[in-house]
Amino acid sequence: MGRAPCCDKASVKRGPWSPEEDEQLRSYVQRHGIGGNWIALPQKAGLNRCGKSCRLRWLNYLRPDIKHGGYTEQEDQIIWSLYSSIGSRWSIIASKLPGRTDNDVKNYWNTKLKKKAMAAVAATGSVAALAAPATPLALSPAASASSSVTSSSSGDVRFATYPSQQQQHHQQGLMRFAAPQRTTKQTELAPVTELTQLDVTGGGGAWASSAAELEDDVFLPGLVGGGEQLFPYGDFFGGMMQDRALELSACYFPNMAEMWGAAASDVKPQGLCNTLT
DNA sequence: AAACCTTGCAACCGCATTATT
DNA sequence: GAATAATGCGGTTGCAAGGTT
Repeated sequence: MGRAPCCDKASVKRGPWSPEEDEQLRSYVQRHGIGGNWIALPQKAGLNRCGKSCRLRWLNYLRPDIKHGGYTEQEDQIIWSLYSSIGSRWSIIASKLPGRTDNDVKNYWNTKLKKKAMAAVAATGSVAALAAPATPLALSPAASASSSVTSSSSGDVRFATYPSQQQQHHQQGLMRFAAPQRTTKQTELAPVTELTQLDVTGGGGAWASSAAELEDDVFLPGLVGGGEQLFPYGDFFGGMMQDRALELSACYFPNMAEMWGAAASDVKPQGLCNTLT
């Protein structure tokens, strides 16, 4: 089925927003709200913009509770741990960082945090420096109860060491079983009906479905490029993940089944562990 | 001083999902 | 239930600003 464009690209303004446009949009939304219809909003607000563009501008820039820049170490750790756990689900990750948008978190990861992780690896041969906070974090009892995370039987995620038949040595891997499918592009993914093993050495997105797809990720191959030299057993997803990132992930998603549910349905769980926020 | 390179980030694009008719 | 419209998301691009040669 074809799809009509959301607006006539030839007749609407594109590119950077002017301060006047920002003010127009801001004042309109503050007076009337978005009214549940972004497509109609530009006309009502007197803006010669695509509704989609207005929505993006509001959500990523004009919203009053937006924070820009100045990421804290804690935020770094949260992004890092959640990225390691659920991959590039930026909206979910951003939902755990008050005031941050998915676009902002994504940009921050791509431009800074990824390099920070690489630098940590280059300097120490490990990501432990990134994983270990300068000051201890106050984790909730739920977060500390990692045993409940690793022992649930369905909709679960865990990190483990397992033997690689191809390479004849142990690798750290992300295992996911009986979990809901990713909602986007799910036609590209085989249904997860049983224990699924993903080779982190190959690239390590939790959602990768093939070796070719794994190779697309430029971060993890670089990060794990040293193989066992850089990441002997338990150093990367084993050491860092089990000790810190998984704990952090568990804090934000104490019920891992809920996390997978959120990943699958885009329902953002509220009221989970807030001790890091 | 000019040219080139790198970085950061706003904005766009295409697709999947959800809601509505 | 099908068709269509609207929304949300993740990947990518374009460009300005700053840095380097």
